[in-house]
Amino acid sequence: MKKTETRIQKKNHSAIKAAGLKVFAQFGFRGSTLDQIAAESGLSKPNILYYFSSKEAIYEALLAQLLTDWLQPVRDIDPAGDPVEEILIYARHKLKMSRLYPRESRLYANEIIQGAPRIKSVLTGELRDVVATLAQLIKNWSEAGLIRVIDPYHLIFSIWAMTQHYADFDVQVQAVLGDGDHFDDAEQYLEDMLRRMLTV
Amino acid sequence: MKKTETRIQKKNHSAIKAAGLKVFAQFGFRGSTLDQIAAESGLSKPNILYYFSSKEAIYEALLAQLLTDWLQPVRDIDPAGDPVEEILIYARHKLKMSRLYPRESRLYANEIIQGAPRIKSVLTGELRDVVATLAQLIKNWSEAGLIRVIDPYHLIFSIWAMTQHYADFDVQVQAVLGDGDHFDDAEQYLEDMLRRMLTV
DNA sequence: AATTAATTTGACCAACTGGTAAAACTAACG
DNA sequence: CGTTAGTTTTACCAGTTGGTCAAATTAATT
Repeated sequence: MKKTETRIQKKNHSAIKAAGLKVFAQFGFRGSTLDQIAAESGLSKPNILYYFSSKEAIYEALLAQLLTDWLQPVRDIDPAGDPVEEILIYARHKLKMSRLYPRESRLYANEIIQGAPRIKSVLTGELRDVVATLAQLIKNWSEAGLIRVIDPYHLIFSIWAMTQHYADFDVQVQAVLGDGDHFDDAEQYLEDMLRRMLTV
Repeated sequence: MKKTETRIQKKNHSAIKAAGLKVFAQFGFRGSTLDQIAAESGLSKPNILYYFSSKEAIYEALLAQLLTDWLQPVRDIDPAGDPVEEILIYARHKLKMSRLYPRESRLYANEIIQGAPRIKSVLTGELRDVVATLAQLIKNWSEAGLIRVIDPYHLIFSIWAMTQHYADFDVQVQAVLGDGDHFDDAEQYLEDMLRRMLTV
């Protein structure tokens, strides 16, 4: 379909998305301007609109990519694997995404806090289904005696909350703990917490 | 100092702050406009600027109030009380704030995600100190064998992350769990989690 | 009621906003 | 090398933005 992408197109599309991510993640959709994205990307404003039809188009391209990347690891959880290990692998993966892609996390946080006006249908559709499947799997594991009986939904929320916290509230974490990388400690804490919660 | 506050002043100040909270919490500082706040408060734009010198002044008044309300319960933790109970009381209080004042939570989240440009000094000052004191207290409790040995900072972060999650990501929670109040379940989960983490 | 102080409004402004149109320029290809 | 397709720029626009100012209105005080 989109085989016909010039080398210049490829370069500029990704330059614009990179700049958009930076700006949108910090200021949200309404607080961001095309001029900022233009300055950040090194392209002129009309040139940006040559590659994306509108400010909203850039934002939605970013969101779409994000949702794909975030839902996949949930689907990758193996029902046949060791329950505690599977959940730990997922939690570690999520934390690693916060470490490596904090801006993506902030972009998503901004969208959700705003009331998710552009992705509400995804939340009540795809996300809801994927989470329901995972919750059922966890419930099965509980009933099979492989993990402790636990509310699967709030378990999932707690993983999301804690992992994303280190990306979204990075400034606060740095203010409290001092500058530096605290993800290793966070991982240790998270792992300890999950083992305690899941082990019978 | 400000004893001389008319009944009209009192009414309009709080009307503006209420409107500002609503708007800022949803769109962040840069994404919000005085026109929105004017419409929401029922006052005209110039009239708003008669009570607050600028858009920023409204925002900062809200943030200042917020920080006070949030730090106090940390200070209220009683070193002489039962450790697990004291931490649980604080966590429950924090969750209740998320339930009753989700907009305040979102306003704060917006500010932090943005990089906390207007309150960074508070974070590295007052907040940091208050948290350091609490962390030391928790460490003392650990060493006295009253609670399990645990990283106090990440324990605090996990409480913040989970409680605020239910306010900030409310749309997502509702999308996954269905509309309704899920704070009671959240409280039960949180309490269970903290007991498991703290009990020797 | 008269005077003063407090409040509200309407008209306005310069800077910024997302977006457009056409011309100018550059790369690719036969 | 010429032609065409792809790219970038310049100039521009209408609507919105935070904020000002003086005039008009309303409330409080004597």
